Amino acid sequence: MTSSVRVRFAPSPTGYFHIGGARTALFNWLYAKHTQGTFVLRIEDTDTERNTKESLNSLLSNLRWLGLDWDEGPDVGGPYGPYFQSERNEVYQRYLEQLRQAGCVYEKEGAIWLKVSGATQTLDDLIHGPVQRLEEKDFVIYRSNGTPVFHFVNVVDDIDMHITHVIRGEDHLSNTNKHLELYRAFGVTPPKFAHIPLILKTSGPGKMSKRDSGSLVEEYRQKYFLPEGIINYLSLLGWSPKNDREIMPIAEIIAAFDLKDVNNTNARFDEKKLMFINAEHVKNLSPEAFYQQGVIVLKETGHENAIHDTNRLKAIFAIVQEKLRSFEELPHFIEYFFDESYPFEPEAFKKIEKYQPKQRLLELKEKLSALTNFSEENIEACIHTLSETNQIPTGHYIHPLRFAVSGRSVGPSLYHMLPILGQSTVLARIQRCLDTQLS
RNA sequence: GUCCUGUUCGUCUAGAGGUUAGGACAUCGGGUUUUCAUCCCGGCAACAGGAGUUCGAUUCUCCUACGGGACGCCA
Repeated sequence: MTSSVRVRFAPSPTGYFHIGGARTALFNWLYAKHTQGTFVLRIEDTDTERNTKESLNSLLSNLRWLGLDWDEGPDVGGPYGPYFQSERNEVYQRYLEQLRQAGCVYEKEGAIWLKVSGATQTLDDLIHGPVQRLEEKDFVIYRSNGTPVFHFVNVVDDIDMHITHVIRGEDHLSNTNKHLELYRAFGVTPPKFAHIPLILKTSGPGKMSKRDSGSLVEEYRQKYFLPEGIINYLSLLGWSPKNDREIMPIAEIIAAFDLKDVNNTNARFDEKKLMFINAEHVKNLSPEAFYQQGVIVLKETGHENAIHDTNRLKAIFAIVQEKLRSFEELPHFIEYFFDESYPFEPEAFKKIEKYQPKQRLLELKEKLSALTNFSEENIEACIHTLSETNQIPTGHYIHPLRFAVSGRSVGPSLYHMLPILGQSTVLARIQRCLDTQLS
């Protein structure tokens, strides 16, 4: 760490990790990386009724999956731990005692209340500018059951952990006055605040919530989205590098990110754009990275039979990468390379009927079987010759042939996929098509 | 209801006191004499409304409308 910036992400593990939380974590992480500061993860688990172990595991796991690693927090420790609020009671008692000594609190109906100043507080928000508001009523900081409430622990921990910048959702903007009252009571200069705009539902009113479809990080992980794609999309919700750049590697985002460029308007979540950005990242993957991920996806989706021949698989990936939008599509997209009993799709058949497919395939079968070197160039030359000799467009050969060898109307470049399948397989597939579809 | 906050194409955004208001997604159309979910080209599409300041405002100020948030012994 070469700067004194200390930021924190302070989630409450009460459900699955959602996009809004991921975006808040991301902005904190980006700012820490950009300033070479420290990113602290603090778990706000004081609500024993709603916190669950599963939620915590999901949170940590998905944060790591996204690559949002923390410098201090659960599992990694740090100088200001513990990082679970449920384990910090002594700290809170100590700070409460301080307020007692200062005469800032009183007890009423078993709970402990903070006396507010009665003065208008001005918050100099890094994103919204000066915000003035009066906190007029005293509020509870310790419940009658002896446990501290959010506002209190949040401020105490930020003080105790030396947080310099509080980057959180705009839904906390109104809470900040309570926090400012607490800082005043403690006699501590507040950190800088940056309230980032909220993410709204794709359609309809209100902010995005865990209940909305597409709102859980877990969903994208299960669909094999690339973490860097999600990070890239999320970074563009409320922030912009202001140079028309959109598809960026994470290093570029870190270098460009700054709180002063975060805007103050809520953004609507757009899954289509997320898809697009993910697809761009899939295309930009190195062959090695694509292979690694491809193998994982094939294994997890029950296609172990596809991964045995590494060289063949790499050849298939090479002609398929540019066509894929997400790894979720991979297994289905390449299935027929590994299965001689692939189905012939009726919709695909409809598209080739007009080309007199039986005749075309018989011609192709004869010419292709005569090739001594089943190369992409020779296949292409062969089809062109056929086309010229019979005065028939090449498409009339290509479409039925693709249908015959894959059962589909779409797929990777035909000239490139045939050599991978191999001459005998291609001829056998043409024959099967002739026998079962065109007899 | 009270308080806070915001308002550029359908969506994410750039922008400047005087611009043909730019880019991207989506969408529509065309092309790549091989499909397309790739690639290329093109079209459609925005400064919420009203006052004020100003030679001039979409850009600054105010009001209205609309949006979002907060008002718990939840976080």
